[in-house]
Amino acid sequence: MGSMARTSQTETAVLGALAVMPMTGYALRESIRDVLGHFWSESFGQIYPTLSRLEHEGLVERPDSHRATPSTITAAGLARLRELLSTPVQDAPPRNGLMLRLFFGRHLGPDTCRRLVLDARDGAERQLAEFAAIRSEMATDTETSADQPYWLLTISAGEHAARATIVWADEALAALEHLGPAA
Amino acid sequence: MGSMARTSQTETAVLGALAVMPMTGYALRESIRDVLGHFWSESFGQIYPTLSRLEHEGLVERPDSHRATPSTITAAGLARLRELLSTPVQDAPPRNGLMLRLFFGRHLGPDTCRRLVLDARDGAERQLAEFAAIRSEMATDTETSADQPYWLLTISAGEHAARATIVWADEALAALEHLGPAA
DNA sequence: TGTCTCATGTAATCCGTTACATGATTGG
DNA sequence: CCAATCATGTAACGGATTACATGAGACA
Repeated sequence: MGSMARTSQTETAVLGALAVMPMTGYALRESIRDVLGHFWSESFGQIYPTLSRLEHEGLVERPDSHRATPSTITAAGLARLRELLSTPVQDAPPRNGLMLRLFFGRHLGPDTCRRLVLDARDGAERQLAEFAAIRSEMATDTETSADQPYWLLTISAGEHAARATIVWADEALAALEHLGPAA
Repeated sequence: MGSMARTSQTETAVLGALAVMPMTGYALRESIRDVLGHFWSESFGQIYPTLSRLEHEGLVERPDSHRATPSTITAAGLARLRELLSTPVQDAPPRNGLMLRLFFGRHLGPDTCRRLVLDARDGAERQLAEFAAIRSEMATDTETSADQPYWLLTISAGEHAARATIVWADEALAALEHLGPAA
């Protein structure tokens, strides 16, 4: 088992999105932001080079290069996608700015910490609303794709996480009340 | 307002840790891994250069440089820490490898997806055990520091997130059962 | 005609990890 | 004395963002 982990996950995201439908690089970026936005992100600086590389390797095709033509995934591309998806999950090292601040919250004082927690709570609430919107959008969609059950899995994960954040935030706010105005 | 966001959060983590107690760079890395591990990480390649820079700016002091001496935070360092902590929270763009794979799970099949979800569930379970260990360790500690209430906030956040993952995983596993062995 | 959105790309840069090189201290 | 751990640093590299440059098409 030699070198089998050097692949960027950008490739996975791009191939996966193109497996849903052919798209231009621009549309790729938009749909990754709008659809995968709560758990993934890609920038133009990643997408375009990746796209040319994939085309060069015959994993995607663009009939009329240089023109604004959508790229289509090839059979080889689909095979590659399955390969990439089977790769062990690689998590980025954790870097949670909110928790970093709260951990050293003594130097910040309870009031500022409350503010931070409240902001996090608001964010989670907003996310829940977004998920609800996506769900209802999905429900009105007449055509049910074979992808749907899997997409729902990720939405559900987002909802659980957001609800957990809200519950935690309320507990945290209560705990911070007990600390008095300044440490 | 002008340029007020170019600071790496590494500085915050290092100053914050040194505000708890003086440490060598090596000990810094260990304690960041062990204590902040579930929401933060730093590598030697970040810590040592940061430490020299901080010393150069008079924010930390090391009495006997070049010797294995712990660095101590100065009054200026404490002021700087408060400043850094007040900085708006900057989240890294989301990149969740598990969700990426599940979203395109159709190409992977329900069985492999079940495996992924189960692994995530195990991870969450293991985290919960770690949190319990930390809590009991804290309880046996006779001296109660003023930091404790804030540290508990972050532990609680981790626990809520882990429990949410477990609940989600069980629902996801049930949903995946309904999909039959292969798509 | 002028502006907005769609579209493609490149270059500079930042942040951070990994691997490497080196050595002191400690305990068996 | 040898191995493991503690300790400090640097260099190479990689991945990703941001900003910049450019241009086509739509539409008002």
